Amino acid sequence: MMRLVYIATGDIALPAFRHLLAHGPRPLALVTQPDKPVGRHQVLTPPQIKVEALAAGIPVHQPEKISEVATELAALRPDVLVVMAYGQILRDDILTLPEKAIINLHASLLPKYRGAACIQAAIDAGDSETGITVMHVVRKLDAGDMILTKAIEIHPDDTGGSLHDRLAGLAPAALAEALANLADGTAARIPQDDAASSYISKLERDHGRLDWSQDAIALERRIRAYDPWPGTFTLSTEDGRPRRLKIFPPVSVLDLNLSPGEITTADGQLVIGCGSGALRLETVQPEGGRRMSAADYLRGRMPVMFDL
RNA sequence: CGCGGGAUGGAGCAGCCAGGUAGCUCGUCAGGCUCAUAACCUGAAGGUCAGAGGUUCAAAUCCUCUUCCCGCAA
Repeated sequence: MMRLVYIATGDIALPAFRHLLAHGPRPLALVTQPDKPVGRHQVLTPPQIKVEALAAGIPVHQPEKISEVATELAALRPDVLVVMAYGQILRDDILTLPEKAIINLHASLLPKYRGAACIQAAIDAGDSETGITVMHVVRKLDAGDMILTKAIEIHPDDTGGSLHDRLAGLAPAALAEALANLADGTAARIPQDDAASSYISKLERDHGRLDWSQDAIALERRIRAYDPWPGTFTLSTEDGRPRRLKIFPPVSVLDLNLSPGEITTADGQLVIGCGSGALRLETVQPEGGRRMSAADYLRGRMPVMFDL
């Protein structure tokens, strides 16, 4: 049986991890990020994968820097390191550690969308498909030779969240196949075309601010792509100070001519003009308030314009 | 004690700063108009103004405390 160590933090890595627990090879250890304070009350919260590993009796390491546990990992004499949504750059001391290979499951069809926000990027770009790539880990981020890819269709109503879950569900099969290929020596080694590559940097909350001078079609995609993280919002001025208004999918693209940021509320609908076309919003959340329907939002308010 | 917004009939809000009759847009119910309607007209029900204490002749409104919701930040 292959000796394997799993290195992961994000929930996208859960299905593949559970698959290993159920069907093997059983991970010798899990390396994951330290518990982080989460939410308004800063409650120290462990990654879900840590919880499940402990429940299954798998040893868990949570170093600030993974190099701190390089020696302990080496002592396990792993054949393979499997990395997925871990959140730290791996250096040579880790890359050279396994006997056979260190592989990464990445949620895009490489070489497109190397980096962190690859799922959102595929929806945002309007791609019709994305997938999971299993590749070797090298020093350069997400640039190693590919072993295999599994593609899935992106649905017109997919959000970052729904696509995340479907890609997570795709990972167990991709991992199992790659491990089998590595074990019997049939694993492919497909170099990435660096010229066709693109890099997506990490998303911050402020990246979700919508620019109403963009096309309605692009904005609709962004609203889906960024749900639930980092979310999208616009600013409206109330009481002389800017307020956030979060915007949630679904939104509908309309063929209407309005100025960018201009609001029309005919028939109780909330419609915003864009650079080209317009968007009808269904669900919003004003700063300080709960999430509500656009119709509820309009009752008792008279928004005129959203800031560009 | 990180910063800030909020709690007012079923929904969303105004009223608070300069205390004195509970208001708006909807929804609900009843009736009317109409071939008909989610449209229009008339009427009605529905609120201990988050909770507790304080000031006052009088508190949704001013003061103190508590609970809950939310946006940031991390």
